[in-house]
Amino acid sequence: MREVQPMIKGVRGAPDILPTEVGRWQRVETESRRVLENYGYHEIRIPIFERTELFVRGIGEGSDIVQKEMYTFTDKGGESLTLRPEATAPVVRAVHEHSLLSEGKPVKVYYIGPMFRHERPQAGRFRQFHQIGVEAIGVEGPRVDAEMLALLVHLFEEWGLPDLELHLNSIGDPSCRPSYVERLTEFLRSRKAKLCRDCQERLDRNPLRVLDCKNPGCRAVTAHAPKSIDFLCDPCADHFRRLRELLDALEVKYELDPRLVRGLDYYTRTAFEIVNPALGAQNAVAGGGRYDGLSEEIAGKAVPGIGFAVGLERVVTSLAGKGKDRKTLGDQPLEGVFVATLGLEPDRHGFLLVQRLRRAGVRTGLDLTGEGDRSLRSQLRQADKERFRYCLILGEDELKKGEATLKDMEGGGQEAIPLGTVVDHLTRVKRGEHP
RNA sequence: GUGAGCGUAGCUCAACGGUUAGAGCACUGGACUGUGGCUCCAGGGGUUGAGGGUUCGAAUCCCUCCGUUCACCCCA
Repeated sequence: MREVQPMIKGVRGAPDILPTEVGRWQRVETESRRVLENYGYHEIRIPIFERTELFVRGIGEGSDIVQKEMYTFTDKGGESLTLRPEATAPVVRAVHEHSLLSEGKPVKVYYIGPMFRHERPQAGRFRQFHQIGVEAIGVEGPRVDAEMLALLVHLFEEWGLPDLELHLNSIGDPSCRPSYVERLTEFLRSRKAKLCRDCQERLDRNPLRVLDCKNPGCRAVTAHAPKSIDFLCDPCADHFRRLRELLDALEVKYELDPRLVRGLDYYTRTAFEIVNPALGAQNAVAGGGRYDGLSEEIAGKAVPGIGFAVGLERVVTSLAGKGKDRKTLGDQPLEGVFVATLGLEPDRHGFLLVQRLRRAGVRTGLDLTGEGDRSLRSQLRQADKERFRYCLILGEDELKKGEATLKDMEGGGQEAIPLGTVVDHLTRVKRGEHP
């Protein structure tokens, strides 16, 4: 006797997006594409895996992503490859590899696709997740920053999420950040006893991280900690001041957030996040900033850049709480025709008729479980459930007379029409020429 | 990687340690042998996550594993 095979299940943290929910995803994606193109961004498609070295150098050796979250494997040639945990480094790589900057600056691109991080899943966090990301590479001035933030806010408005918070900060650059970090460390060290155990460790490893600790005790301490924007060097301070002027002029609303930090070394100056406080522990729906040091790291050329990434799962769950996004089957408009057949002979005709209707561009349904031997009742029920506007009934009676019965599923009325005119009739209905 | 909660039908959930593990929704059929939505009736569907233990008897108590959820960590 053969043993029953156990069911093969999906991989942890890699959820399926089912047909019932995929409509919302498609809506977000198409709306995004339109807005992004209006701002002068073009899509770029990069591989979902890269040489491991790209991420190690790009994201930083010491980062959590590189240290413990990458899906890394050795391919048959012995080379170490990694499923992309983020796409900024690959995009910067591609921009340099294909010399796109020679076509003019900045290079403005966006991408939509899956990312992979080996983390423990929880609300809003997955091992395979999806991002829409935007990068503008090659220009240093604050206008790019302002345009990008206006775009980011615009996207959220377009999706129907206008109330989320935009947090903004400037974390300086290599010429001024070290002295700030020094002052911050000094400040925290004198209050070390009041910090949580994690933060006491962070104090040595990455003092900036203490600022965004959730522990109430730590927050009380850091509430009066020195702020990075008070320690910016002149060029950084000027950049930030001009950015804020531009944002005010554009009427982009934001909140200055001195706790907002980016852990990685290549981040410079502008840092920002979109937060949905209703979301739970993982409440950053989008995040980004300037990375003027990144190109140097992965291509050996100092080229400024700025970008952000939006977490699509987090956008979609933010949307799910909103009534206006409800797109249940029942709200969908009635459209097309269901061909119901009664008997083997009518079913043969019906099967061919369905194909002709579909080729003519009409949304058409039929029963696939039988061959005209299913009850009319159940076929009508299927037509109703699948939201067809009409049901074309083809039985022995009709076939003998060379007709078909066209039933209006909305009003309930029905009429006999000659079989030969069915396709023509329904394409005219579709074009709105005929009720 | 750490901690806590939860695993019963496709889904949402019942069942004081005690007959054959139930209900609603969904699905299929019928009432209406060729007319949907509403109503009523019937039917199919379960290794109670898996394995072990305690007991006369376990969905229920204990242990291990697995899965899942939330949180820490970190981030989209």
